[in-house]
Amino acid sequence: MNDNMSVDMLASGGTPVGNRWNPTNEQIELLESLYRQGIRTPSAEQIQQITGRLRAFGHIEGKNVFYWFQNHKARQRQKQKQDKFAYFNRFLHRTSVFPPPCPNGGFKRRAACDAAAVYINAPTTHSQEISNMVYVSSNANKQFNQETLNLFPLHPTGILQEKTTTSSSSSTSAHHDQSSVTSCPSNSVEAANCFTDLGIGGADHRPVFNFLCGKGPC
Amino acid sequence: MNDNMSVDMLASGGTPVGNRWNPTNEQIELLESLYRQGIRTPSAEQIQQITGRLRAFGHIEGKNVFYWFQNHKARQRQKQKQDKFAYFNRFLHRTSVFPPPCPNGGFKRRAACDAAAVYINAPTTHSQEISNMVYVSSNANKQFNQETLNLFPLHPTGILQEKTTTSSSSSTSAHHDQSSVTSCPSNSVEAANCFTDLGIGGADHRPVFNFLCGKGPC
DNA sequence: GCAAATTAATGATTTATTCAAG
DNA sequence: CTTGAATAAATCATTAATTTGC
Repeated sequence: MNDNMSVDMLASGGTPVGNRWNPTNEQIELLESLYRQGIRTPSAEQIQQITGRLRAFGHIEGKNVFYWFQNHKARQRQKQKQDKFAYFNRFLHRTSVFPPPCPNGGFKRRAACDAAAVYINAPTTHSQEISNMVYVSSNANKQFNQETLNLFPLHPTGILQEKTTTSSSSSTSAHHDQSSVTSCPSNSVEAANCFTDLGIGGADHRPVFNFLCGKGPC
Repeated sequence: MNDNMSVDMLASGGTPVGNRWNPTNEQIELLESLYRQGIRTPSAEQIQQITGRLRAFGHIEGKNVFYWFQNHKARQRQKQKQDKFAYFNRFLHRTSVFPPPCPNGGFKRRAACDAAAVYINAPTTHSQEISNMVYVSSNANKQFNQETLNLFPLHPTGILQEKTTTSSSSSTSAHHDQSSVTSCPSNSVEAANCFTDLGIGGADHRPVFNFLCGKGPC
C-alpha cells in the first residue's frame, strides 16, 4: 500500500512526462478537501485557480481537474450504491444462528429490514438521568441465553421517537412516549442499525439503542 | 499486561457492574478476528449474533459491539494514515530529486505546502465559505495570480482523509479520463461551468473538449 | 514493593459530512 | 433547497498501564 506512494510521486509530481496525469498525494488531498467543501462541478475560473494551486505539486492541467471532479463525484455515488449493495452480502459471512435479514424471502424489498441508527442525545454523564430516554429493557424475555433474539421492535429512544407501536414489546419498560414513528428506516436501500436500547440488563439506561427494526417485513 | 486476564474477566465478564464495558481477551480476540475477516460495520443482525457469542465470555451488550467496530475501524484508519504520513514526510525530506513541493518561489504556495506537510488532523473547519470563494476574479487566462489563489481556503480539515473503506477510494480514483464527457454541465442550479481548455495554453490540448457552457460569459 | 501521579488506550458521545429523496 | 439516513471524524470520559517517590 504504501509503496505506491513513491511510485505516484515519481510518476506525477516529478515528471510531467507521462501521458496521463497521475496525481500526487498533495494534489489529491487538496482536491478532496475542495470536494468536501462542497465543490462538485467547478466553474472554469475555479478550475483555473485550482489547477494553479495544484501545479505547485506537479504537472497538471485544467482538464485533469475537470475530470477529477467529474469522476470523483460519479464514483462517490457509485461507491455508495455499492456499499449498500454490500450490505446484503454481508450476511453471508456469519453463520448462523439467526435468520437472514429479512427472513421471509422477501429480501430486497426495500430494505425492509434495515435498521437505522438513531442517535439520541443523551445527556450524558452517567449519573444523570435520562429522563426522556426510554429504555426498554428488553429483558423481558429472556432466558435464552443468547441474546434477545427476538427482536421485537423496541422503541427507539430518542427524543424523537418512541414508538408505540405495538406494545407488545414494551411490556415492561417505562417510557414516556413521544411520538413518532417507529421507524426503521424503511427506506433506503440500506441497512442500518437501528438502535435504541439494546441494553438488556435493564438497569442501565445509558445511551443506547436497539437494533432491529421493527419493520413489517422483518 | 496479560496477567490481568482474570482481573478483566472479573471486572467485565463477571460483573456487569462497571460503568463501562471492559472486554476480556477472548472477546477482543473474537472481535479482531471478525474484523480481519472483513467485518467493519456490522448490521444489526450481525451485532446481535456477535454479541451472543461474546456473551459466553462475559457481560456484553450490542452497543458495545457496535462501538467497538466503530472505534476499531476509525483507529485502524488513523493508524494507517499516520504511518503513511510519516512515510510521506520522510520522503519529502529526503529527496531533492523532484521538484520541491513548492517549486516556484512560491510565496504563497508555501502555505499550501506547509499545510499538506503538517496536518494530520485538524480542526475541521467547515465549509462555509465556499460561497466566498466561488468567484474570484480571475482573468483566467493568465496564469494564476496569487491573490486569487488564496481565495480557496485550504482547509486543513480533511487533509488526510482517506476515504474510508478499504481501498482506495478516492485516493486513487479519479483519474482516468475519458473522453467522454463533453458536455457542459449545463446544470441548472449552478452556473454553468464553462471550461475550455483550461490546461494551459497552448501547447497541448489533447482531448479537447470545449466545454462551453451555456453561460453567457463563457 | 506499592500506591499516588501521569500517561496511554480505548469505550462512549457528539458533531459534521455526504448522498440523494422529497 | 430541504431533510432523512447513515457514517466517519472529533471529542469526551474512564479505565489500564506506566512511572515515580518513598
